Amino acid sequence: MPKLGMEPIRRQTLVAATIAEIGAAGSLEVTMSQIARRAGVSSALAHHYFGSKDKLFLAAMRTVLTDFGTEAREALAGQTDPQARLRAIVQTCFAPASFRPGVVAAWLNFYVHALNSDATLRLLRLYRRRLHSNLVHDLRPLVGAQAEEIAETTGALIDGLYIRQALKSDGPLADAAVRHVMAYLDLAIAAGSRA
Amino acid sequence: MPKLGMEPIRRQTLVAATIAEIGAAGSLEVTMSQIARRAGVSSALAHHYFGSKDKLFLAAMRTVLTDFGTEAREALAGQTDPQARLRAIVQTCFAPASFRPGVVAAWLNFYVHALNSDATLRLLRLYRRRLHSNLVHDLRPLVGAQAEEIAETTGALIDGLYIRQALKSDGPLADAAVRHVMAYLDLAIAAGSRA
DNA sequence: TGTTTTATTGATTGACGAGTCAATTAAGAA
DNA sequence: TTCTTAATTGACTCGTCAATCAATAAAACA
Repeated sequence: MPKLGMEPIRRQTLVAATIAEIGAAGSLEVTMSQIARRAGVSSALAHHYFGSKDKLFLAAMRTVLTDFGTEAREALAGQTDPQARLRAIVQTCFAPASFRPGVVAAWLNFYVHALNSDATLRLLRLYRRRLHSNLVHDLRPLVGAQAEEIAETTGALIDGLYIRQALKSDGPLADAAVRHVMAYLDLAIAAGSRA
Repeated sequence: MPKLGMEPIRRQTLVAATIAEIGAAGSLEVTMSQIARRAGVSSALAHHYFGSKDKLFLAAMRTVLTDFGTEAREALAGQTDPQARLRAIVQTCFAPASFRPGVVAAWLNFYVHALNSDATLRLLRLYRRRLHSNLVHDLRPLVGAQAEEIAETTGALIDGLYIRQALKSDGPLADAAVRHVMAYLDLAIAAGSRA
């Protein structure tokens, strides 16, 4: 019983189902059928709209990154004080929307998948560049030339906390993660402004 | 033409081939045949000695971790000054033997695989506990109660630098990685001893 | 010498899964 | 009403791959 204008709805549903399924499985080894079943459609339809599993995965990753970007932009809106902005960036990284077990697991799997897929790698680099330049932008007034180095370390630290979160059995430790990163930033900024 | 006492040799060869193949593929989606071919034997032999693909993967991971542990022990032998020991630990993490693209890729894939395999997860936790307690042991005399927290952050930072290394296109940036971690440790120790 | 044990493989099985396709349904256009 | 077009699926094809097995070859042993 075809209702018209289904395409965008189906795409969204399928992408959401993909993320959920990957998150639940903890692996990219999920079948189109599983994903389609979770989305409540046939596997043929998933192929119809996305063409291939790879393209569906790519769309899913794009969504994860876009969601994150949106959230970051909102958190930064209006903030002008560099320290406050830095805190907002870090908090966004560990905000519930992105820092749920399922999403983290999916994220991690995409991260590894970038070893094999140029398109995925490009997407990932894009996100990383954005985070990096945000950090540098707000670090510069505080520590000058050291901004690059500190941003680099901060980025790596955030990635590390993510990967650890994925393997944590107990609940989300977002607060602890934010504390770790902010503690590092405070140290680095104090040392940087003293110099 | 069976020569006796082949078992340990075949096991070693197959494990090495597994790591190499996973590293080259950047994924756990490698077939037993590929691995066996690289090892110069039939896939049936791989099954004969390891029973299943999962068990072979597990053995490979065990080897990666064991190699790392050995190297760490050697680097620490004789060192008594806490600062020097900390540096030795960090350097080991990024030493050529463990920090080659292939090995890092394999490591990363095992890391993610721990989401699905309890046995893998246990192995990983073991390694992590060891690194953590090594760090704490040498941080304690320098910063007292803050040792736990700093060790935690250091561990996450190392993981983050690993995951980033895996996706770096250019050559190994071991020196830069060591610098990042040591810079953080110097900051944290200075602040900790001041307190 | 014949028998057992270890090493080894080619061929086969059985399952599973991506992608294709022809067929069906209904909404809108002519 | 008739035609076109979007939505949707069940059934099918074609590969691939883990795992098994029966067979072979050569040590060691009796």
